[in-house]
Amino acid sequence: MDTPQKSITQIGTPVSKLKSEDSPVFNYICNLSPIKTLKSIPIAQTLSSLNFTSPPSVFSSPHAVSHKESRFRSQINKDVAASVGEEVEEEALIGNEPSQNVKNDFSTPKVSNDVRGGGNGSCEDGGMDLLKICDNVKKKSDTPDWETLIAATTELIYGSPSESEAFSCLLKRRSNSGARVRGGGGTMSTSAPVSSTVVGNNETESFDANSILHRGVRRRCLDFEVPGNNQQTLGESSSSCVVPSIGLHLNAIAMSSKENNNVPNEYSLSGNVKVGLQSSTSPVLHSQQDAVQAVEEFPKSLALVKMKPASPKKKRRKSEQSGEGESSCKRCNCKKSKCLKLYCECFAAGVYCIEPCSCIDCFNKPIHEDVVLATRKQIESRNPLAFAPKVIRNSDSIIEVGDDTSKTPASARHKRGCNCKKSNCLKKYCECYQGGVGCSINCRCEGCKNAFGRKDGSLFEQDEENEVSGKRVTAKTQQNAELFNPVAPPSTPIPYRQPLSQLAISSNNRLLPPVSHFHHGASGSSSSGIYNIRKPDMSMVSHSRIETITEDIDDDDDMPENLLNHSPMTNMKAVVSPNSKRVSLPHLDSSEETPWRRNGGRKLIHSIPSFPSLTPHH
DNA sequence: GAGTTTGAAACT
DNA sequence: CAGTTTCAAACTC
Repeated sequence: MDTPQKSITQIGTPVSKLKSEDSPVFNYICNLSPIKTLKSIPIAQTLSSLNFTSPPSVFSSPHAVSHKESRFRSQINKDVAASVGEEVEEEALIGNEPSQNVKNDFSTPKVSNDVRGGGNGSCEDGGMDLLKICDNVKKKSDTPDWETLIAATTELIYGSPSESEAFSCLLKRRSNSGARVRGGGGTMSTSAPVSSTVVGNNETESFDANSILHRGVRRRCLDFEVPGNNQQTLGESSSSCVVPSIGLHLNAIAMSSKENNNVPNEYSLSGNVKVGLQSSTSPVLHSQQDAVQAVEEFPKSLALVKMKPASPKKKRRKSEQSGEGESSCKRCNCKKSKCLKLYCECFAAGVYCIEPCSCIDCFNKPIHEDVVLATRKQIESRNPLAFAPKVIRNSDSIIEVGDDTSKTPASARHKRGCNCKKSNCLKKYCECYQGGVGCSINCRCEGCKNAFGRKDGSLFEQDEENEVSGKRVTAKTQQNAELFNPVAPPSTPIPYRQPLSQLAISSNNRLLPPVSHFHHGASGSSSSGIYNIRKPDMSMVSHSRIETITEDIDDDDDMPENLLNHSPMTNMKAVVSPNSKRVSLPHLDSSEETPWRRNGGRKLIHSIPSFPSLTPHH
């Protein structure tokens, strides 16, 4: 397992060549290694923290993540404090000594410029911290080539000028405007008092602690785990949009914001920025990832405009058509499940149902928090991965082959695979297709024609459509694909919006590489938990990006850090069958026909404890 | 908008 | 673990 230092070195080395080495920002950035850092997080601790049933434990012992972050924060404190001053210092403290800093962190209104939405659970995400810091540095240090530095750094991160450009632009824009994205109420607007950093002034200490903790371990479902804490303010979320992957994240935000501010919840994203940049309960920048993701999400978010469709269906479709895919608001129409089963998209996504939902007898609301948590726990006990992202990504596939980024995203696969019989995996009935990924050997589908990649490993070919199982796969179907991913031509389905989190799966599949990891956002399916462990607050941010970056940085890992380091599944990468699109479990790798597969991929999950479960594993 | 189809989730 | 039922999304008309 890589040590944080290693990652730092990796990232920092190249950057160190820059002339701006002495820049606080430079140092700060160089030392940022969110990805690596997170990887090293002991799973046990992570799981522990995830245990929503036992919030106390969480507070009692800050997990590794906290430490990691602490380190990170420390660095910030050291390197940036000088330039940024107390403003940064406070943030640095967050990770260091949660218990001690809780008060300082949230109870002290004095902090200015703090991007943190923390207390009120604003939607801001950590990414803003970096921006903010940079901003501050720029102001105070007057570094002439600040922008250059940023550009260089971001390029490093992104791996390409074009990618980094977006980031740089964002930074510039921010610095130029001088505006601070603040959390107040999760709005991106600067309407909130700039000086208010901690929105959660009124928050209880426990909440603060929790917030801190969350900063260290960000997961989508995190909010669930701390009933009574930051959720104390739970109320019906006024917000309407929740990115799937963020899970209760936003809900938490809503709750928090409710208590702390009157700022309208706007996860509703009237602007992309809101989504991408503020969608987090934790304002603290955890890493470059955050920043990167924030940037990445930026464009995507644009599309995310809160709307109140007349009906759930319309809303849903609208979002889908807009290309938002699952990254758009979750809403359900549950009638019998009380929104307490995985049938419910909201519940499955780890988010509370909100106004736009048309569910009946819904229990998936803050007021029924206990029920929700209990149910979640139960479900997780049955299937630890129940709330895990359905699509996993293969880092191996990340290796791009050529410039064709429009090809099938072999890099991602549905964790369990589908079982389609009639849809030919060409409709959203198919989870693989829905997730924007190709089918794999994990799938038991019949007549697979998945436009994102067929089970047999063949790439999608329009000409072949007609041949599949004699079923009529017509242009209409093709249209479906387009609808799914407006951005990509039917013939070249891109996992443009893959499920937020995707586990890396080794794949030899020829479908592999084409996809540029920098492109997709994660609109995919719901994500859950573990991914958020890394950056729960980045809810609206694309996890894909994070993973991608991670992969780029560290070739050692095929798996998302969370899984990689936190679970037995870590070995999955090594378990790749020749055909291998299939994700094998660590201990199952020896056999091709894993239980997982035999079961249709359902029950096998039980044997995969690795996935950070919200449920206490004691 | 109502009804149908589909396949995941849940149950037996 | 396989088969069946339930469920709600996806889809069609």
